[in-house]
Amino acid sequence: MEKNYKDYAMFMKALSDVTRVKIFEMLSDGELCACKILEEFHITQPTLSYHMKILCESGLVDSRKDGVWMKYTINDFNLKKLKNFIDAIGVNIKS
Amino acid sequence: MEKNYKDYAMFMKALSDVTRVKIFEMLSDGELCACKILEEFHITQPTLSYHMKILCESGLVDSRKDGVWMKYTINDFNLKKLKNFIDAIGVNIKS
DNA sequence: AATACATATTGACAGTTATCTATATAATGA
DNA sequence: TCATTATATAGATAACTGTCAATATGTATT
Repeated sequence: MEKNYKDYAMFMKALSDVTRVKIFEMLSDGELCACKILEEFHITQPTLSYHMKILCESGLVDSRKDGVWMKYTINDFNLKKLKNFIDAIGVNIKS
Repeated sequence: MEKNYKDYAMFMKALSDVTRVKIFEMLSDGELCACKILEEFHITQPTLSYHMKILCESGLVDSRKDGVWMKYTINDFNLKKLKNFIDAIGVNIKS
């Protein structure tokens, strides 16, 4: 398996903030609109926009424009990449 | 399952740096001494000490003193916690 | 005790982050 | 076209990060 540490670090950085971890988990249930996400937090709209940008730029989240709305989904390919990395860690540790 | 987003964010932050991701993977093969880890990077000893502190404070890595040496291992409990969180994300996404 | 070695701490610094307010852009509907 | 709504961008700012050189601490050996 090819080791792209820079990618892994970027995935992790994208999820290194409580707000973004929560957003990522919310997307677990499927596509969400920015305005729906915003309702769940006590942050301003520009701050959410900033967080979504970081999530998207990391590759873990995709976005599409639907009329006025931005809709976000988890990028399954990169999520699997992250999962595979984490799963490969510590497999030899005896429980 | 209880959601401790702050913990997850801290795990991710600990792994949000390329050097620390690599160190974490190195520990996958078992306990390592700081001096052995240092050999693999082009950073000074204080910088490594700083990174190890962050990894340890996150809970993902444990340390013990063995004479003059500091030895590091992965904390399996917290690694599993991280794994479980990631594994629970996007399980409903259709491939 | 004195030296050597491994690691930690301190202080400094440039770069990055998360947040806000104010403003801009883009799409929809009257 | 004008007003409304959703989102993005710009600019500011305080706090945090990763790095180093210098120094301190702790352990072992002679």
